[in-house]
Amino acid sequence: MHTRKSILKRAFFMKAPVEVAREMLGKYIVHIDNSSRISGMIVETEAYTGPRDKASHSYRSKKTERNRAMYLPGGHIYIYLVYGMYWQFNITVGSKGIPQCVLIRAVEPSEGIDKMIERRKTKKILDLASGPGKFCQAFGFNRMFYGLDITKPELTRTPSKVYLEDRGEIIQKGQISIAKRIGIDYAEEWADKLLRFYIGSSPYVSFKKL
DNA sequence: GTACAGATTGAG
DNA sequence: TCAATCTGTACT
Repeated sequence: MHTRKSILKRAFFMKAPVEVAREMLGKYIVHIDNSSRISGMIVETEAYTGPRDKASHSYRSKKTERNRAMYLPGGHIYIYLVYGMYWQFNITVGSKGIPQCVLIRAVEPSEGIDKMIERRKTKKILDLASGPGKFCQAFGFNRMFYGLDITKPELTRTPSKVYLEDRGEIIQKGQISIAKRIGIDYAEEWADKLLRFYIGSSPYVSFKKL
C-alpha cells in the first residue's frame, strides 16, 4: 500500500489545543538545514490552553517579550529558554490573538540520528529526544526559530526549514495515554488537569510511568 | 537595582 | 539530591 507524505497545513493547527495535541502524536517533525536532514515521530505532547490556564505563560492574557509568539495564528513556533539552559519547542494553536500552544515533549528519532548523537553527546537512542530539552538539543532548535511559520517552509528565508509531516501513521485512540503535565506543580487546580498525551507503548517518551 | 522561581537535565 | 544559568516578576 502506498502512503503519500504531506506537510501539515494551517487548518491542522486551527483547532483546540487538546485536539491538536492528540493529533500531533504519530506525526513527524522535520528539520532541514544546509548540512543535515533530521526527523522523528512525535510521541509525547502537552496542551497549554490559554488565558485561563494557570500553567500557561499566557495566563491572564499576559504578554511579554518572551511570549509574544503565542499570539500568532496556529502553526507558528513559540520557543523559549527554561532554567537558563534548555529550550522548549511549542507550536501555536488556534486563531491569531488567542494565546494557546502545544509543547513537544518527546520524539522517536528517525532520520539524522548521527547528527543527534553528535549534538546530544550520547549514543543512547532512547536519550536523544526523550524530553523537551533533549529534543530541542538533538534537533538544533534555539532562539533562531522563534516565531517561524511551520506551515510554509518553502517561504522560510532562513537556511533552515521546519515543518510537520503526515507519513500515514495511524495512532488509534486506545494507544494514547493521558496524564498530568510535567513541572507545573505551581499551577494549583490546573496542575491536575489531564493535558499530557503520549503513545503508551513508546519507549521514547520522557517518563516511563505515570 | 536585588532576589527568586521556573513547561529540565545529567552528574553524584 | 543538587547545581547549571537566562528571563520575567516582585519587590527594595
